[in-house]
Amino acid sequence: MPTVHWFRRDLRLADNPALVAAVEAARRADDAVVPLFVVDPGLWTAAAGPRVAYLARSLRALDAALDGRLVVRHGRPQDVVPAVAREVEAPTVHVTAATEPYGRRRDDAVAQALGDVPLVATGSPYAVAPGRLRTQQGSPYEVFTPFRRAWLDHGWSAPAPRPRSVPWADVRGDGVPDEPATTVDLPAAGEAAARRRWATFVADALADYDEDRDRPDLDGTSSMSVPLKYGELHPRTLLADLAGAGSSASVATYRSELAWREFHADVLWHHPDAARRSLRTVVPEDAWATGPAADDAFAAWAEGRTGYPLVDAGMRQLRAIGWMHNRVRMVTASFLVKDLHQRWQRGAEHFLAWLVDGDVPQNQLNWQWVAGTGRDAAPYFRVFNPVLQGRRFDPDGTYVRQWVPELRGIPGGAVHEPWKLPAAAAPDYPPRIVDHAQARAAALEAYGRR
DNA sequence: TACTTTTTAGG
DNA sequence: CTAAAAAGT
Repeated sequence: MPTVHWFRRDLRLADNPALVAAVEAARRADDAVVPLFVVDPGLWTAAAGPRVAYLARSLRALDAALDGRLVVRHGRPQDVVPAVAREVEAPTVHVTAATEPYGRRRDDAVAQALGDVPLVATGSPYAVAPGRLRTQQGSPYEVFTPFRRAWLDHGWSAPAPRPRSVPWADVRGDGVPDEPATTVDLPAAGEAAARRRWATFVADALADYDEDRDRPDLDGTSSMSVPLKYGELHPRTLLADLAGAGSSASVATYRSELAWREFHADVLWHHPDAARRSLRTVVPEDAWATGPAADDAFAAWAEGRTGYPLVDAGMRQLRAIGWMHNRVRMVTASFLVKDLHQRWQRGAEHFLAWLVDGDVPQNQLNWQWVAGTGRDAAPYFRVFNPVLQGRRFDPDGTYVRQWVPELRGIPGGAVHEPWKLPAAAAPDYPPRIVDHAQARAAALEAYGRR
């Protein structure tokens, strides 16, 4: 009687406690493990975006690591998981615990449909499970810094060993679905590729992370958002490697970035509606721009033709490779909310549609942070100046020229203010759609009468 | 994880 | 007068 391991947000074999539990149960029963992946209906549609294309690639890599035995079935989990369990007469089904509230409800439905077969949820996609940490008063953490302190004090378990010589069951599936067409140039997918990228980062860039992570013109970040989103790597693995990398400022900063990720998961766990609604109202509803002019401005932002080089470079990088440097995500998001006066939800939706690492907790709560609507957010009056940010973090203009071909003829940091140059310098680059100083003043005025 | 304006220190 | 620090948005 083989046990079932249901892969969900854990497309990996290493450091996977739920898989370890499934393998142990199978060994006790002297039987095999069924590696199951459920394709939700509606995921592979005509509108499938770069995330689904990447998921298909990652599934293909997982299938290869399993010698072609990955069992992919289409349908709702509450239908598919019990069907497979009945088919192979599994005594238990193992899965990594859900984190989002909607995930927990789905698990309830699966557990109920399984009847007598237990659904064993082991571990979490996070180093510390969302909802675990509480203040001394027993309330959820609302502020990052005390959360991080508690998170560091709490600690986490060591990486789980990768199961060796697993007897994978030979069960027929529907096969890994075809990769939907996408214009996005996707990164290499799969657990092995993620491990290689991480090892390269630790060896080459971690020492300078504190200094270089805000520089979109350098390869100073780890690009782990994608593997973390799909569970190709577990944050515990990264934390264990960081512990072995000393105690420099760079290591502490990287660990702190992981803490932000866990904080956002924790906040969403406690406030499920934060995925859609502002946690705080900072400006009156009637202050947001709406109508055809706002729609035009949004399109200019989304397509990277605002006339602000750093904003346009970021938005074009997003469309080209499904990823944007974090510093530029903050600048472009600030521009939509505080220069174009549009609700963060609209921008978050666009990011989710294009980002390969698009993750509801991270995307929505980082947008709330920029918009100033989060619990522990940047104050609304903290407005990013796209020119100053460009001069500071892309001093030679390399990043802008990489993504905005119309500006390639302008050398150095002057590329951040093309309007100060003769019109012939960049004839094809669009003029500014708003004046930043005026737009900023208008945003602060709206904030003042909230 | 901003930026601008005002105030103050220092030569 | 300049630059740094502080205050305010």
